[in-house]
Amino acid sequence: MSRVTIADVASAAGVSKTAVSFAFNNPERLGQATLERVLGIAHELGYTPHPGARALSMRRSGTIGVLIPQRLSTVFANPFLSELMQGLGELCEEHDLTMLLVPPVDGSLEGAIRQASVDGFISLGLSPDDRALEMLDRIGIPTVLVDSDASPNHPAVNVDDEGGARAAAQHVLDLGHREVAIIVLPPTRAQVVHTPAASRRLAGYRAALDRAGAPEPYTVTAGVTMAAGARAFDGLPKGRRRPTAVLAMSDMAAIGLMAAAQAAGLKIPDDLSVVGYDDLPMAAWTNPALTTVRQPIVEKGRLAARLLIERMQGRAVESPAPLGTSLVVRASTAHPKEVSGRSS
Amino acid sequence: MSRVTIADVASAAGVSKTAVSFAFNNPERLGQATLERVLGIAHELGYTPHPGARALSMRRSGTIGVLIPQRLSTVFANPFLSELMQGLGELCEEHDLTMLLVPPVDGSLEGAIRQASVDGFISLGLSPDDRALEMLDRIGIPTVLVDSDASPNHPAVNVDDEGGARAAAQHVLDLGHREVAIIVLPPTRAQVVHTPAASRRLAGYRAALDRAGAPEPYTVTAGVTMAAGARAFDGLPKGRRRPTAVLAMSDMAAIGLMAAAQAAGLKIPDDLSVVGYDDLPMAAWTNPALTTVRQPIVEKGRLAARLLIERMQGRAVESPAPLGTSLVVRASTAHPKEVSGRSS
DNA sequence: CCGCTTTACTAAAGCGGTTTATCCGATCGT
DNA sequence: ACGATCGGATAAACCGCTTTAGTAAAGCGG
Repeated sequence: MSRVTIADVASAAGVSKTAVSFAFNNPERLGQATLERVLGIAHELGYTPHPGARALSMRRSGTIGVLIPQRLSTVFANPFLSELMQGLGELCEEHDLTMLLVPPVDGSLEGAIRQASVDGFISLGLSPDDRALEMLDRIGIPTVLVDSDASPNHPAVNVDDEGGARAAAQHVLDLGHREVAIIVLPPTRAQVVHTPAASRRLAGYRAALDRAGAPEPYTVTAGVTMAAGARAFDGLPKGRRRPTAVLAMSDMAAIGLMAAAQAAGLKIPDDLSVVGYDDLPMAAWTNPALTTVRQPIVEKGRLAARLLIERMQGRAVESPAPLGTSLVVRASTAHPKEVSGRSS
Repeated sequence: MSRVTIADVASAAGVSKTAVSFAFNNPERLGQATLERVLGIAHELGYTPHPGARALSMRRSGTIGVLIPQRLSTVFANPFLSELMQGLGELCEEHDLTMLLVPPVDGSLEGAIRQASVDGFISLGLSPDDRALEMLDRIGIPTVLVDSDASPNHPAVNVDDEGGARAAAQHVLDLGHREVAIIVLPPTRAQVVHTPAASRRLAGYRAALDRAGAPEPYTVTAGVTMAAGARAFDGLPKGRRRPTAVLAMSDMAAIGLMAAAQAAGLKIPDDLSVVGYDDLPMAAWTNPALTTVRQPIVEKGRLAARLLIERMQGRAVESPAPLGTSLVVRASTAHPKEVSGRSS
C-alpha cells in the first residue's frame, strides 16, 4: 500500500541498499550485470527515491525559496512579480532548481521562513529592519535581497530607482508641466512606512521638481492594480490647480488612472500626461502607449538568481551596482494643452 | 559553524532530544520548569528545527507542487497563471501550505515530478496521454488536474470552455458578422496537438459558426502574449475576404491584435470586432474595453486547491461540474460597418 | 504502608535515503 | 607461488527530527 523504498528494491534484487543507491547515483561503481538487474527491478516495482530523504541525507534540497512580503493574492495581482519570476525561473531551470513560494503566515514571514526547506532565499522588498532578516541569518541560509537596502550579511540587487524617477519628472518638466501629481505606493506592511525602492523613487521625483522650482506636487496613494489607479484619478484635485501631469510609481496604477481619465472624458496626453514606472510588457500596448520608466525586471530576477546560486556554491558575492533605469517615451505624455492660459 | 541541531540543544539543556522535541510540539507533556529552560536554551543557541528532517519524520512537507507544463518564462508571460496562483495561494495560506513551482526539466515533467518533495500536486493543462500522468500515479501522490480531461485516478477542475466559445461566436454572428477569423493557441508541447481546453474552445467556435452557416473561418495561431497577438494581425487576410471579426482564444492575443490593428489605422470595433477569452483583469481597462469570455480563473484555483487539500486529508473527491463561463460584452465588438456593401 | 495511577522524562526505533570504510575474491606482476 | 592491487559489493554510521514504548519517581486512596 505504502511507498516503495530503497530497502524493498534491495531485498527484491538480493543486494544491499548501497547497491541500489549506487545504481541511481554512481552507476559506474556497479558491475554491468547487477546494475541492470537492480535498475530493472526498481522500475518493475515502481521505485522512485524519496526526494525528502534524499535532501536530508545530501544536505541539499534543490529548491530556492522566494520570500513574498505580502499575501499571494495581492502580490500576484501585479505583473511585476510575473516578470521577476521569469528571470528567476530562467536561471533555476538552467540549474535544475525548483522555486518555493514563501508568503507570510499570519502576517509574519519569520514562521514561514523556518518551515521552508530550501537551499537559499530570494527575498523581495524587505525593509532593513524587518525581523525576518534576523531569522534569515540566524538560520544561516544563503540569501539575496531584491529591492531592499543591502544588509551586511546579504548582497542586494537593486535598480537605480531614483535616477529613473528623476528622469521621469524631468521629462514632464521639460514638456512644460508645472502642476504635477505623484501616485505613491501604499505602505507594504504594518510598521513599515515605505519600501526602500518606493522611497527612492519618491526622492527622485521630488529632487527634480524641487530643482525646477515647481510647486509642491499633489500626492495620492494607490496600490499596484488598475482599479487602484482608477480610484487615484478620482482623488486628484479637479479645479483650477488640477495637475496636468501624473507621475505614478507603477505601470499598473498609471494604466488604471489613464483609463479612468479617458472614461471621464479627458484626452490623453492632451488633457493629462501620464508616466508609469516599471515598463511592464503591457505598457507598450495600451492606448495611448504608456510613457514610463523602464527597469529591467527580468534581468533583475536573473541577476538575483545568479548571485544566489553562486552563494549557494560557497563563493562570496558582493552587492552589484544598481541596474540602470531609463525613461521610455511613448504616447501618454505631451505638452500641457493650456499652458499659456494658466501661466503668469 | 554548522547548523544547531536538536541534539545540541538537548545536551546544552541536559535533557533528551525527546524533551526538546516535546518543548516545540507537545509543550504540555513537559514540566513547567524544564519547558522554559529548554525553550530558553533553544532560543539562545538560535535553534530552529530542520524542516526537511521534520518533513521526513512526519511524512508531510506542508508543500504542494504546481506542475507547470512549459518553461516558466513562457507561462508567466501570461497573466492567466498569476490569476490562478492567486486562487491557489488563498487556500494555501489558509492551510499553511507553501507552493513549489515545478517546471519541466529538459523538456520533461517526469524527472521534475519525482524530485519534488511535496504532499500533493496541482497539474496544469496536461493532456490525458502525457507520460507525466503515469509518473504521478506511480508515485501515488494526491493530484488534482486543472484544464485537462479527468483521469480515472485524479479529479479534474475545468470550466465550460465550449459553452463560452459558442456564446462568443454567437455574439459576433448576432451582430451580423460572417467573415470571422479564429486565433488558435499553438500546441503546448512536442507531441501534443492541442491542450484539451483549447480543443474545446475551438469546437465551440466552430459549432456556432457551422450552425449559422457562416463560411469557413480563417484561422491563425498565436501564443498568449500581446506580441504574438500583434503578429497574428499581420497574418490575417487583408483583401476582399478580410474578416470583420476575430475570435481569440486568449485575452493576451486579443489585446495585442487590437493594438496592432489600431496601429494599422483600423478603428475598433467599427472596422474590426475583437473578442478575447479569459477576462483577465486588464481586459476591462483596454481602450476600447475588450469583449471577452469570462472564465473564473481565481475561483478555479481556489476550487482546485480545495479539492487537493481534501484529497490530502484522505477524503475521496469527485471531479466537480465544469465552472460556468459567460460572455462579457464591452466595447470591442459592434456591427460590421460595411455589411451591406459586402453581402449578396 | 502497599499497590495503583499520574507525572516527567528518556532510550531507541524509525523516516528513506547517502556515504565511508571495509571486506572478499580474483587478477596481476614478479 | 605469493603478496599487491583492484573491481565489485556491503555493513554500518549518519542526516535531524518524531514518536512509541517504557522507566523512575511522585501522588493517591484505603
